[in-house]
Amino acid sequence: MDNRPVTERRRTLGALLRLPYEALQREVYGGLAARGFPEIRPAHSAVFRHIGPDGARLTALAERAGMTKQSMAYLVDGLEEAGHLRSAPDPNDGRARIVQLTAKGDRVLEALLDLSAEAEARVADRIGKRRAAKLRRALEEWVEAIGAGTG
Amino acid sequence: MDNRPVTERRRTLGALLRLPYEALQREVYGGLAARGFPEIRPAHSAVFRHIGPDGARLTALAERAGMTKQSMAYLVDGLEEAGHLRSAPDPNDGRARIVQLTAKGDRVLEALLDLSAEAEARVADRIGKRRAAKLRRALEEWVEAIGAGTG
DNA sequence: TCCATTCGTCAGTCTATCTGACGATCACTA
DNA sequence: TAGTGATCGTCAGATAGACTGACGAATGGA
Repeated sequence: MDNRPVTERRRTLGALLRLPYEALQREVYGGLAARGFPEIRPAHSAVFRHIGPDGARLTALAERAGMTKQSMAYLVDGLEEAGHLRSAPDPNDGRARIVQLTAKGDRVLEALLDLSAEAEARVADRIGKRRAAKLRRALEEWVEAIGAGTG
Repeated sequence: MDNRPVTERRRTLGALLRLPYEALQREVYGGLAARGFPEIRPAHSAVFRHIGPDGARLTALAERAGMTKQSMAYLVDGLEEAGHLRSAPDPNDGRARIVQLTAKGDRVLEALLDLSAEAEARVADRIGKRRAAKLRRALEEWVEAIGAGTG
């Protein structure tokens, strides 16, 4: 009798996205740790992805990342404590706080982009340059169709 | 000056996997809730994906899912309480417990696969049948190259 | 000048993972 | 066959990362 779990027969598209995604995360955050930033966890990417060179308000970061300001504050506090961010009161709005990358934070962002590019190059090596390019284009079109922000 | 966050210029492959994955999850688990199973959360898929028609030991489930037995026990307990699983002592091993899907659990698994297939069909509608097929093949090859289990 | 809105924080909750320790049981071997 | 080391599942506790609700301070428009 066939007692294999159903998903061994044909993987769902969800699994086909999840498994590479998790592998990619291990590569990128492992690489970040190897480069001297073991404190950076996947959740922190929400900050690095959305902050921009001139910094941003906490609320703006939260909105761009699609999460509550409380959750974003939790991430920002950790990064600030580790010296990746600095924050200062907004001179134009006494309620607000402008969060910015420090030089150390800049290096993390750079490493993050480097490691992502390297990982993508390794994918191209494994499945072929043409196929990898098609994969990227298909995903870009899908994301476009979803109409997603950067999450 | 250009103050856009870096990731608005070119998305990393990670983001290109994550955004569709999250969209897919919303569709699938939203659909599951609409079909009368609002208690099923994404983490539970680790159980449904790996259990198989004859059931499995807790430890086997944990190992297949790549998590600790304590974590798997947490998921299994929730599903058992909700009537999706039943568990019985293993007649061949006094230490072990065999976990199995109930009829209700079978319906969830069926719905999960249905909804995944529907979501995949919608992707094909949006980005084109050919491109969707290429996307699936590229991802399958990538997963193969990783040598991943089903996670 | 008032009042509704917005900004960030405090407090508490929940989910989903982890580690460490442990009693019960099994399976092998001396 | 008795002893012992490995394995099964559970207990207890910690942590990350998200949430909701409430709130004081500051803003800005009527």
